Amino acid sequence: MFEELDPLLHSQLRLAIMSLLIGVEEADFVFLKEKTNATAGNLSVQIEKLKEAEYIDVEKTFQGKMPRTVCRITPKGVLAFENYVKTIQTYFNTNNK
Amino acid sequence: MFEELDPLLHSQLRLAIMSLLIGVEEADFVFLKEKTNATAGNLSVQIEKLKEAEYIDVEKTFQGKMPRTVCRITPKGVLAFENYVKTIQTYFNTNNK
DNA sequence: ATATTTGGTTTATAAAATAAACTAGTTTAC
DNA sequence: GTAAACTAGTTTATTTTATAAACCAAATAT
Repeated sequence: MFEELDPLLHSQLRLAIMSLLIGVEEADFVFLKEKTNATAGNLSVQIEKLKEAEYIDVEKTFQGKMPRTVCRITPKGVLAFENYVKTIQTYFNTNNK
Repeated sequence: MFEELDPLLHSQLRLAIMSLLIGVEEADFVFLKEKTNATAGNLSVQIEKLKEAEYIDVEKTFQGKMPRTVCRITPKGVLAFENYVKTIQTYFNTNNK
């Protein structure tokens, strides 16, 4: 009746990250940090988890002399996100059968 | 941009409990346990948390000689649930401003 | 009578989120 | 040119949360 909610997405920060990434080509660490209001440490950890799960790709480059971490959602990540949304919606239908 | 998700509701089991309670007059421990597939211990703990937050009322009675724990959602609980749903939905709109 | 089941609670353990501390390098101000 | 402050992160430690395992008291079945 209550299908399991993907624990990787059932986290406020990771959900926010995915929510942002699904709407754009790519986004860097600084952008994600600003938009989510997360601390750098927390963001770093959660990005790593999403990467391990292959929900996102992470590319470390240099912007001039400064390091730059760019993230992109993967097809697998899109699927997982869509499935999470679908699943949690079933929790919201009061008369769930 | 990403409003905080009520941590009390951002838990799979507590969300399931609330989802069930919002649709009925009342529900007892056994019913909730069956519907959610939770272990008794976990259910006991999560019911206690929802009760402390006054999201639900808990009434311990006896059904003949057996104990019976009946739960009901409170108005405060209904509001919190509705707000949680509204809030997480904003995460799902990719182009959230 | 003792074994099992019911309806739980309490306590212990594992996992997760978060914060604090640290690294490595850059820019700015003197 | 060097000290101070800032950028872009990572690593480690701490706190919180979720979950599981163990337990309890009473009821029922054997």
